[in-house]
Amino acid sequence: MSVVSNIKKAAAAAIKELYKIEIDESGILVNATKPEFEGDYTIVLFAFVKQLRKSPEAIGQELGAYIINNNSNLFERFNVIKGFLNLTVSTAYWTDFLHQEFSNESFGRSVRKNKKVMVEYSSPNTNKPLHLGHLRNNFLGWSTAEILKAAGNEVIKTSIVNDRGIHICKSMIAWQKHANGATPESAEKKGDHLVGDYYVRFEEDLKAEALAVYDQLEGRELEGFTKEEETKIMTLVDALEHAERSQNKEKYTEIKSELNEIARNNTPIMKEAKQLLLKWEQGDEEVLALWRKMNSWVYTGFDETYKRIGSDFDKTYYESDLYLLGKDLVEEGLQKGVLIKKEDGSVWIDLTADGLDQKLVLRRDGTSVYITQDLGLAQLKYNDYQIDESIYVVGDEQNYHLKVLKLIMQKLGAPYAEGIIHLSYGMVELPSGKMKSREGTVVDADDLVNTMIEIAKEKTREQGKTEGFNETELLELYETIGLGALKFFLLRVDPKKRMIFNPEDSIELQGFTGPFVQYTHARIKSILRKEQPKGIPLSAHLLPLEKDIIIDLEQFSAVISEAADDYDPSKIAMYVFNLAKTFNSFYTEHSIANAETADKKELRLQLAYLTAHTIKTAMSLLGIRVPERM
RNA sequence: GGCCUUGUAGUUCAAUGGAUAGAAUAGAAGUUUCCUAAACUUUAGAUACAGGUUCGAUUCCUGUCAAGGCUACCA
Repeated sequence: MSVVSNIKKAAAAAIKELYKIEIDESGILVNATKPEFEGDYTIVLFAFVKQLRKSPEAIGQELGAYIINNNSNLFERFNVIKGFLNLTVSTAYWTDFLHQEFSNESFGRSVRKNKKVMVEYSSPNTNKPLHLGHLRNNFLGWSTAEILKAAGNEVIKTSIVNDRGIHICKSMIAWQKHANGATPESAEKKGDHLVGDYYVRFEEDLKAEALAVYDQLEGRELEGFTKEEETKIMTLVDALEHAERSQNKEKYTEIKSELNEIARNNTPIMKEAKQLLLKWEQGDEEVLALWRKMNSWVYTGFDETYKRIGSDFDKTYYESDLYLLGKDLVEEGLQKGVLIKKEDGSVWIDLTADGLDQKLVLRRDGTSVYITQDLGLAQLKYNDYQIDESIYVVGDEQNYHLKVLKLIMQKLGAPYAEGIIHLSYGMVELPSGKMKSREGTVVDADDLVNTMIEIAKEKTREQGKTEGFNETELLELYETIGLGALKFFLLRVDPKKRMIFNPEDSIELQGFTGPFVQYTHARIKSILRKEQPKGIPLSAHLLPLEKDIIIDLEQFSAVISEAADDYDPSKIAMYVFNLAKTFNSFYTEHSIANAETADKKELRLQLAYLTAHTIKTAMSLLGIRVPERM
């Protein structure tokens, strides 16, 4: 049990004994003592004042004395300042802890059995390569899964591949028109990039055609439109002209973009793409063959990227297999009266009582929409694995969608509804603004990874500390450092906040970065290569800098639990950075190899040993490797 | 319009309602005959604004301002 929980337990017991009042341990606030006061941990007393009808000072003295007397193995001294009871943990406790744990291979990991959890992440579209946003998603999902494992959960990593839909058809059309049969081999290009090129090509063609159609709309040349569409367009054009005359700029842009959307949807090339999708759904062999071919190119490309960034999955679902799912759930919902069927045959759910709108769950022609599939998929996941929790690592733009999904499931009374959790993360933006694949302002994942590795290489060469490395070892080191910097950068901030990625500043190898932590590890290893701790018991004497490290180390397990409870890898990143910093301060001040006495040397070797191991474990939870030398 | 996020040093990020708001980076000043200076030490610098709740508010509530997202019979 951790020191902090021991303190809470001791305080609760003391209050019960002294005042005959039961206080829940979770209501006791224990903080690290501020450096300007004496002590290791502090109990905040104000919360008890009202209930106990005593001054904070009196409570502190009584509580402190009782706790010390009844836990003499754990605490040495106490003092009370204002409303704060500062406790000093006994040195013997710290040294015993270190001696017991320093060689524990699974230090920090929880042994108890917990829940069965599925983490869904990555979930790419197969019409373009992965970009920076996918990287955040992948790192976050992978790391959260590993953290959950370390906290004692059984975890299934899964990815939903969006391999079907209009976006794929776009790439297919452009490839047919322009590629002259090009393949990844003939073009000497990764398959996902090749397919992505044709997606961009499609958008270019579409843009050009849309311009012409837009002019027609504005000129009210409306051949080929239905009466209904015609009326709508006429109304819009009227409104547009009105907005222009009255110089209502905002309204003008709004209507213009609406008309533009209509224009895009009515271009010949867009109609071709829709036609292709229809053929796909009808099972047209020729279309399916092209679809399979292009998708397989993309998968090969993705696999390469995943392998490089260290992402993996236990189970992959393909949307083409499950886009028809969910209809039976809709039927069930209708029977239960949770869903409503309108006269035109479309099915809706009314969420106005929950502060949301009405939401369509089935089209009037009986076909699925996005949410229908997701209902079906949620059911499928449960059927396949009987999971307690299903975590969706999905961008915050889909907050509404995920909220609706959970609500519908709750209303349907699905046993797994409460376990649906949206791990929502903010978009990654560039200093110039949002990334848009339509406009080609995306940071490509493969490019970025290559750049990071290149920078790591330059920096490492500058440092000139790699004597004796062979070519393979060098390449591995560059990858370890480059990817470490990138992953750490993307994981060190609170997932739910959107972040700005500045290609220049972000690629930093000093300070609060992966390489800083990696460097600390390499330094320790360099010492341990020459000498290992013997494992003999330690005498109870600690310098402040030595104690600081042990205090940090002791918190590792609690930090893992906290990160798991919050689904927040940034907690691990901050922890491991802090640990490295604490160790570095110690390292420059005191010598390990030339310690004052043999006892001191043994203590410091055990300290170094456990620190290195903890750094390695914590970084592995972030998906970051640590080098033996750098 | 409605709903949801987010506003903290020049910049990028911390801080379960608790002591003098922490880091990193950029700035200034230092540390290398001694285990790796990708390090360490010192220094200066911030809670958008206005109210409220209370012993105490960056944190909770209300309003204002600012940034972003969602509000498709697209996925």
